[in-house]
Amino acid sequence: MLSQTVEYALRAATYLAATPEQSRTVDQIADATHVPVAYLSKVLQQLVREKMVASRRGTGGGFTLARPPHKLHILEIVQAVDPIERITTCPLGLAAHGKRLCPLHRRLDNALAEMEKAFAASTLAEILAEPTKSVPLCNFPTAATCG
Amino acid sequence: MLSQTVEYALRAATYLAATPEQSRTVDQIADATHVPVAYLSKVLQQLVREKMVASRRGTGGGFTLARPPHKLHILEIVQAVDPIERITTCPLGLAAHGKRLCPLHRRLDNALAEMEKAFAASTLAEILAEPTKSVPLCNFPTAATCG
DNA sequence: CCGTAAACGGACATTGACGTCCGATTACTT
DNA sequence: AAGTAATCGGACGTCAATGTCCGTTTACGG
Repeated sequence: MLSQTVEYALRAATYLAATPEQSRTVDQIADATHVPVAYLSKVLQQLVREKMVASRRGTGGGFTLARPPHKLHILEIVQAVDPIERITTCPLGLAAHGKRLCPLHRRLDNALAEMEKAFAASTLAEILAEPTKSVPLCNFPTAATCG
Repeated sequence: MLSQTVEYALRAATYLAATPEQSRTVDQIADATHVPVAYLSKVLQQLVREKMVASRRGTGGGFTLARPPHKLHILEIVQAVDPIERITTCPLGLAAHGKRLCPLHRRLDNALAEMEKAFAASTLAEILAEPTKSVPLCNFPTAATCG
């Protein structure tokens, strides 16, 4: 349902959001989020292209959030990496149906709209601020790890 | 987001629901729903295994809904064919987090729960009963086709 | 200016979703 | 009994998502 890539992107973004300003290398992020390093690198590059993450090469380089955590919704990250495709026209390809969806596809699209809404409602800051016994992800620099 | 297979299964089920009792062959269903015949055959077999569709071989055979349309939710069909996998434990694989999800995954799972809810709320009968200018799918036996 | 630390980019490997093909099986009709 | 109409099941083909590898580029520090 939700792709691995989305899961990875969100973990990385959440990790970065936990210590904004702080620059983190792919290896650090991969360790903390349990994502395959090489693949994570690709995912981060996507986020860089979409201007949500900033990168610096060379010694002391790494990745940082390009915006403060309260200005980054989950939805944006999802859309950057594996967009939710709304149903805008009849998937049967019949132009005759025009823009009006049949009851089946209307319901499917409504469900997708709910998803978007749910994702748009949370910012990274909000996720980190939530009082809970389970720190977002694990092995967070700010957290006493798990357990 | 939603797999092709789900899309196909729902089209087929909706088509069958439009004329309950009526037995339909794969070819008929494929024509009406614009789904690749051979693949549709596989999808229907999944629905048969899950007891949502009944099949008969040989002359005059084909597929029918195994239940009246008002007793088949969209959700059941989705689950039969490409289940929505709820997040029940920390995807990072750390047992220490136990059953409690971190704020990030709690939100993701909530979104999935919304999906389930949306899908559970519609039966095939309801979809067919909805007054609309766009008949479900197209080329329906009961419909004056599209346009 | 050289070595080292990092991201970047492209090529390749693997796997599962999607799709095709065809023989085997079941059932109806004459 | 033979022919025909249909599903069933397994083997295979294709492609995009996922994941790996490595050389190239950029930047910092001595």
